[in-house]
Amino acid sequence: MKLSTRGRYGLKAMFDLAQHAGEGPISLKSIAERQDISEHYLEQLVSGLRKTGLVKSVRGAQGGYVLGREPSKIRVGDIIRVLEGPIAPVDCVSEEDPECCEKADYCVTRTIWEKVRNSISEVLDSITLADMIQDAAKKENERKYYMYYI
Amino acid sequence: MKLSTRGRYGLKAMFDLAQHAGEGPISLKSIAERQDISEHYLEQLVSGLRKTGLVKSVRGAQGGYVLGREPSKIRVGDIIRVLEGPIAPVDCVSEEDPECCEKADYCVTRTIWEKVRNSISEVLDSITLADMIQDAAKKENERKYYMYYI
DNA sequence: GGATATCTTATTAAACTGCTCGGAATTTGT
DNA sequence: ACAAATTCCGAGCAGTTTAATAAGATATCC
Repeated sequence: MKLSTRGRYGLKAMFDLAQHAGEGPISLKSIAERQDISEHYLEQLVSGLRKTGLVKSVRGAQGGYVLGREPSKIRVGDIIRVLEGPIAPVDCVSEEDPECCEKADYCVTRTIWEKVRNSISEVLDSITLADMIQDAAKKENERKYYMYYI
Repeated sequence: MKLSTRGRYGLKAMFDLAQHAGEGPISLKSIAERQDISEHYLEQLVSGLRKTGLVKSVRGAQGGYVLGREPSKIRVGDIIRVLEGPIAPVDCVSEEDPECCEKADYCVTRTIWEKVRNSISEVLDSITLADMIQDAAKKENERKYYMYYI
């Protein structure tokens, strides 16, 4: 039940883009440095994000990437689905075209995996990049407050 | 974010044992046949379940396995943790000895994975083998009711 | 034209998955 | 005592996936 680096790195990259929203195109190189990810590997991940419109690219010198829409309109679930595929602890409860066995109708374990899938989707779809930015600001504030009392 | 066959097969096997609770030791061979799993492979999975006390073994002819405690006292989460390891979408939020990076304190993506982990644990720990038996009986009843009206 | 980027495809080493195989140890029934 | 049934244990292995790396083509700015 592990997420691969695709989802992890991809979300970090998207969060990085959200933090720099409005600053023009952000190069993969700078993202890779800040988030400590291989630039070439990141290219592959971002390729998928571009094809689904979650980011837009600007080619050439001073080029880079910008978010495809407002941070508040991009859910973490949107990103994870692009990078990791449809959310599904097992294939027979996949969000899209599930490959079911013939026992699916009365399979008791299957209903469990459905519940797991739903709870994961619910969490990931309840958080947007805007929420993450807000959360980061809050954490930063708490840190400052803590420092003040030392 | 996929479960391996270890967790899937293991849960099926435990459910099978629960369905035959009170009938004495159940052989792996019969479980493997009913659940359509390789017997040798199942051996490996059950080995872990035995070591943690979720099942007890009876060696020799007419031997087999029985549940280590009442079905109502065995949660799905207990089984999955034995077979798949601690629940954690990423290592830094593992239920036991998480391997954190130095940014863990203020990492925004980490809090997301924590929420995912908690929601998964909550689902898996809210369902016991007894619940599954009850669910199966309910499904069977519905099927009969449906047949009656045809 | 040169520097800076994004794109695209191919290759790869290592790890993981899902088994299979062989055999030892233990118990039951004849 | 012996055969059959069964759990136990460890090794091996083919295929897939992961996480990169590499090399170059293409586009844009200055």
